[in-house]
Amino acid sequence: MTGCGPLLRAPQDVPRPLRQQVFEFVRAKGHAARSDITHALGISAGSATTLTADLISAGYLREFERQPRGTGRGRPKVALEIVPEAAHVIGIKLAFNRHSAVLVDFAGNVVASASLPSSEGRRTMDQVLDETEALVDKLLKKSGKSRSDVLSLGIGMPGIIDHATGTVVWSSILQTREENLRAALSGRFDVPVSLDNDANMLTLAELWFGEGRTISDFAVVTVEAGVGMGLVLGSQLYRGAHGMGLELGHTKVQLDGALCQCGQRGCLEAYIADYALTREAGTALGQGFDRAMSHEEILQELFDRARTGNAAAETIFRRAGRYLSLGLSNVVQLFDPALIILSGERLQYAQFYADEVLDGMRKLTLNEGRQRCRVAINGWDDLVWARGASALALSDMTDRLIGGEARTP
Amino acid sequence: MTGCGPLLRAPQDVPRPLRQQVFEFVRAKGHAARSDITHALGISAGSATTLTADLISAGYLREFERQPRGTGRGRPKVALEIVPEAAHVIGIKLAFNRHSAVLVDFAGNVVASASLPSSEGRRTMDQVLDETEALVDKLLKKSGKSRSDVLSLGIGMPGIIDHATGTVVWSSILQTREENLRAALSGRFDVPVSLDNDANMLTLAELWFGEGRTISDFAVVTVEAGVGMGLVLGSQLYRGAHGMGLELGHTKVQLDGALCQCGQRGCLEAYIADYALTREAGTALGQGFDRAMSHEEILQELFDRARTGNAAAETIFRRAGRYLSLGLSNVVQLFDPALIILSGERLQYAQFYADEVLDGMRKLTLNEGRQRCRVAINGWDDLVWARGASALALSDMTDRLIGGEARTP
DNA sequence: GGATTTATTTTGCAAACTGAATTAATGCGG
DNA sequence: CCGCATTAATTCAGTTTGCAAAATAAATCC
Repeated sequence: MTGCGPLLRAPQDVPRPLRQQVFEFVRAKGHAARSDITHALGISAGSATTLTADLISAGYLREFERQPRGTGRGRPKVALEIVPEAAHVIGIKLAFNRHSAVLVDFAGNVVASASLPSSEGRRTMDQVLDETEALVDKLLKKSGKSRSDVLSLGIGMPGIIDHATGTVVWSSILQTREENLRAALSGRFDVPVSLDNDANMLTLAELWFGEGRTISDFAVVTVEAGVGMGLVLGSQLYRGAHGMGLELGHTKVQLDGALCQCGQRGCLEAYIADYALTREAGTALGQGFDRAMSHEEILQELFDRARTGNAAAETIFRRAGRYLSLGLSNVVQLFDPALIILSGERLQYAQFYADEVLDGMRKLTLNEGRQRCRVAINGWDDLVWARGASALALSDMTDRLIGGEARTP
Repeated sequence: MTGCGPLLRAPQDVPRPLRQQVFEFVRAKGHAARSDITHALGISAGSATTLTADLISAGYLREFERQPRGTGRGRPKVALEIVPEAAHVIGIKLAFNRHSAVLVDFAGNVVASASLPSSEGRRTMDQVLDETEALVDKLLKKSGKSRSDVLSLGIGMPGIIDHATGTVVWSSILQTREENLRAALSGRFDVPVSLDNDANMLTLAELWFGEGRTISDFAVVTVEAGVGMGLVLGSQLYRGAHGMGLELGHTKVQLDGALCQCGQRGCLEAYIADYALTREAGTALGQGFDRAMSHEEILQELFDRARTGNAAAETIFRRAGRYLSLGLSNVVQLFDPALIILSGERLQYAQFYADEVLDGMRKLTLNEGRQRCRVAINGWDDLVWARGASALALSDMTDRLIGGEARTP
């Protein structure tokens, strides 16, 4: 017998310092009194006093004037809050033809935002670095901050990104492969940089700022040019064993099915992505169809026609909807999440058949069990992605500042 | 601003006691010296001495005679080991027509095993309880132990099981629904009982005794009468938000596809489960086909024919293989596990086309990233399930005995 | 104004660990 | 066979961490 049981240390066995837990609790709540901390974290009142005093003297927390007091007797609580000015981070989303960024304070408030059109298509590393730098400078100018105010950078971009190493294995906006963008950016800005793919950014945005905040297990599905997915398990972003993204778009929904851009057949994406819809646009649009139009224009045209009763156009969207239902039902069946959040630009076209998609999904899911999986459709605001990236930077900075040895100076 | 960041406490913020970590480390390693503990757990040598002394005096650990010593100078380590006799648990697998059980000691060694044919099909709660009791008694008699030696019971069975509450929502071997089998069994045997579905048992077996021990993220796929899946994420069994099983068998591989037993169309199971294969057996077998044969007999016959060159029979297996590839590729695409373990009785038929299945899976998976997902095919030994159940009981008992307040008496 | 109630701070105190010094057990080189 | 180097384990004094309980503070209720 050589023993039994898992041989790796479970993550729970390396606990986060209480100090950091207190800080994160206050940040999550917005305001929290010491007694709230006591109850929520299960620590004694004395410890709450000590820990908060420590954080206050370090300049990370401060007392917030007496709480409004509605009901209740007894001494009123004194709410604490994050000192927003204590630190700032930037979250950036790099995209096909436009980059966007937010400057966020220590409490997670957006202080300023900016965006910049960029060169299109695949560019060199230097271009990416230059574009990022230009965007950051614009953002800083707008907010009146300087580079030295920024303590961490979070970046999201399309492609296959290895978060752990900061490597861009492959990206639709980069000419070269296997580039260590994190190291390069970190060098340019002289701050720590975190990198991840865009679907994970959106997922983080939901976990930090959206509906996902109160849910421990949920999935985010994005329908954009491609179909992406992010997963939160146990209140943490799940990154898979190899740290690459989760490719819902390339799960197969049909053996030997439609040809996908990736070269394989039957991918979900081959049925619901832009090019899958526009592929059939010629047939549906007839003379209204112009080969010179961009994917987006064609889509818009198709959508308008569908809405005004063009049966052929409608059936294109309807089929895409059915396949989306199928893809979602597979996610439910495999993960049993409490919630699926649908997001992404293309969902605007889905709005008029959204009910059908959800219905279809439910019909394709076993519901022997009790609760069904809830589905939410979220507005896709371009800043959301950058905010997600800021969450990445924020948590990185928190670990460093509060979690690290850094004590009261 | 109402704060940002997840509002739920992450599981890591409720750490396991060091004492328990030490114990589990020794159990995982089989033998470990105090200095090994020091390094692995990152604690000081002094703590290792104290903690182990505590566990030794409580009767859970003991010194194992000097380690064989290969190389090295210096004072030799003194290996520690679990005291196997300190406690015993039973793991049970309830199945369609035969139940099996193992008696396991504190170190995870199988002390005795037993199995008992059972009534077939759906039975009443009382029948299940009686059958379980008979099996336990047989096992105890065989091992010379008494009921009071058993400190915990782990049970795995097919169906939809809510682990958290111990409820059998639905099972193919139970007539009624929503039965709290855990409470009932706990009452009969007067020990804590843990309950889970059979795919999770198999997954636990891999995590505790098999290849999964050294891997933090992996999936186990079982092909039996149905297709099941279990998932380990972060070295822990993932149970989903609603605590029900993960239903790979009912993910859809084709829109409006073949009819499944569950009433829906296009389920993976409808292409690779027993009844999916036997459905076409008549055509393939011709006069060799007898309507009176059981599913298993038909399968065996089909398999023999396929192996001896019957093209029709072969194509049946081959198609099933292709769909299995597809299902597996979807798992890889969605989870990015480091390893997939294939198991289950029906995999014996897959052996002769296993390479094709793996090949197919690889062809259906994006491999832009680096490492591919490894796939292992594991022998399906009937006892494995019961051992998995014993792991459930073992970890429950460990939490209770070592993790609980229970100190040296 | 005093009783009551709730929040926070203060104050020992106990447990949990660490680090350094010490003791223990062994191989190696002469 | 005897030190010496080397690694393992124990001891013990000292920190750190966090708790419990008492003390203090600030409000409401009557």
